[in-house]
Amino acid sequence: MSESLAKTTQDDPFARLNPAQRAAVEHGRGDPAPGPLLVIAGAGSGKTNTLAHRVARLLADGADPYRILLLTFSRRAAQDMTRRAERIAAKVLGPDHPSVRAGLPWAGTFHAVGARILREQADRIGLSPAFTIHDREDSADLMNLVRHERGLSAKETRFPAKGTCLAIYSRAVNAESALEPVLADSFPWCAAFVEELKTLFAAYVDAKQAQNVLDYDDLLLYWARVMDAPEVAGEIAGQFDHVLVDEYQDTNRLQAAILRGLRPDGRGVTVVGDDAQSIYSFRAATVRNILDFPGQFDPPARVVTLEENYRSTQPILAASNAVIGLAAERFTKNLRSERVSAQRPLLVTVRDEADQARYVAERVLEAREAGVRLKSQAVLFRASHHSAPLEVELARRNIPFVKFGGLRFLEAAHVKDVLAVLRFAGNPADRVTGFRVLQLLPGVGPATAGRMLDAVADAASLREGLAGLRPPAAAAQDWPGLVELLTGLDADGLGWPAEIERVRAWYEPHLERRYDDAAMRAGDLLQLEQIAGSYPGRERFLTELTLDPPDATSAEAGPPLLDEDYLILSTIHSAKGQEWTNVYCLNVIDGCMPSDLATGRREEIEEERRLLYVAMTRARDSLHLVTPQRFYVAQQARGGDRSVFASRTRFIPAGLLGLFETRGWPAASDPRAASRPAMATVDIGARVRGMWGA
DNA sequence: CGTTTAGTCGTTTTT
DNA sequence: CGACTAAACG
Repeated sequence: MSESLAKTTQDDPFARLNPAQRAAVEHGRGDPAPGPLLVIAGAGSGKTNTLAHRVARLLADGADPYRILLLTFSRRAAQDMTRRAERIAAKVLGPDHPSVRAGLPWAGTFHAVGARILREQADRIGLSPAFTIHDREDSADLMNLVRHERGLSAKETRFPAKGTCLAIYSRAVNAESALEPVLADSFPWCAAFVEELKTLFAAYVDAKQAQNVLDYDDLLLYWARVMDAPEVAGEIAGQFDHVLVDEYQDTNRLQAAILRGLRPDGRGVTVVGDDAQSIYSFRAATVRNILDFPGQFDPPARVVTLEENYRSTQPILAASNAVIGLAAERFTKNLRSERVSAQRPLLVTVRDEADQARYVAERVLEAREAGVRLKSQAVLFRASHHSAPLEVELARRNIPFVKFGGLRFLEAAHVKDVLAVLRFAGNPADRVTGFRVLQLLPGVGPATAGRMLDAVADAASLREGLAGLRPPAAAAQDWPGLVELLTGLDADGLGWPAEIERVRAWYEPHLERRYDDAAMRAGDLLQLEQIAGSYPGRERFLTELTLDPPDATSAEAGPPLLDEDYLILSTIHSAKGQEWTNVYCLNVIDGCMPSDLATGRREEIEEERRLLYVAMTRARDSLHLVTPQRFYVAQQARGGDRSVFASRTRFIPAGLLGLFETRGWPAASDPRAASRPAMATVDIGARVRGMWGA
């Protein structure tokens, strides 16, 4: 009897949940259309686990996995959730049950799911299913083309730069706001250009439509507008019984509108998030989404709050709570931990960034000696380039590391070139990619490329258009090769990934002509080709690569790295949702945290405070906040000695110091405090590029 | 005239 | 290091 009870407990994956988690998992159980549910899940409160259990519960109770929509903030989060839910469901249903084997076919980011739905519905909503997706740089380039056509590039006017124009446009779209308030709120120095910006944006939209191109914002915007059209909306909404949204505090108004369109009465909706961890308002995310969620419905949504922290030790949590406790607004919960420890988080003062790097490297090695794998340790920082001195130090000591965020290899010019050829071949109307491709030829610059594209646009097909062109003399030799490549890519039925292989082969000589470090870059392209091989076809490859660029650790990016141990370097933004045994946080000084670029408005500063909170709550056992006293402003302008005296972040005022153990390093007794070893020089550029396999 | 190249500038966070 | 500008070059 007691044996069978023990067995049940052990086999029942739901038995280990605490009461609040169980409430979230079991909410509406048995009801085919349960009412809306909001789960406020504090840092480390088992949020992912709870959501995975809820999905598994739905599957175990007979829900159809094809009718569950799971919206996450990254592909990695989607995969993680899918894997966990499968494992839990497998325990209940058995590993071979169809609902387990199906996985979660509709798990992904808002943008990726939007792209898929729009492609499926393309014919019905006046889109060509062959549309291509522009990443931010492409979008900025197109904005720039339109800006020039509109004559808005005259120098005296000091019209905002392309990136700024795109940022303004993007914010207006994502916040569902008119232009004027956006300018007044976020871009006051551009307020004088309202009318010009309006005509520019109208022209930008026209250009995108004429070229059969969608940008990131369009994936949400078109999806939201489709949900306003009853004829199609009903069908899309009818595809799903359950809609679950993770990290809801980081969604914007447009995403909230999509969710409302999918489930107007909130039936079957679960959203999960933490208002204290909202860190994406620069992307127009608004914490109002999560705060106003319950009241949208009648009766209001049920709210379940998870306040038990299973991750961090009590002293780490106490310090984190104190930091967020100074926020201007009160948050919806207080976190508790039962993990006792005598060790308070460390607040370490070092001389400069070089010492900061040495300090971290030494602590990391020390911890590894004590049995903490490198993979269980992470170094977090506000901006991608903050890790540069550390990367030098790690390279010098042969400590392997992988960096998240920042340096994206898709942004490298040579990678973009190859992708542009593939995209242009698939969508000749896409001027941005065409522009790029044509200018690869010697003797072809913006003016020639523009004229050629006009001719191609007027022709019946790409083949005919190209045939009618006469290239400039300097390009004569390379011209036939390009024409053959572009027209043959589809016609020759090469299949995938032979197509990209052909593009790479064609590109090789151009690569050597254009870059000194061609060998290094050729390695990247081989890497790209390997990644391409793991996708079923060109379209899927291009779409998914744009929406979910491989970050440093994704399986495709570097299989050989997978068994090895390596330290994690990550921006705080990219660290969202993760946890490590030891966490080191760099540059916890005013100017970096908060970034001095974000000290304009009060809300910006509050977001920076939450950013520090997110960083601190990633730590399980050990947390080091490092504050260099000297911080070099510009990067070395020849032996550059320009530094500023930095002070501890304003988010940890004197009153909070008791919650930390403060320390100087090196200690006065340490011989290193007096004389420092000479620094070896290292070609860090080469080693960083080497990460990509060259 | 348009392309190429040399020099200067600054550089958050991301789908 | 890469993006943008100004001036040289073809």
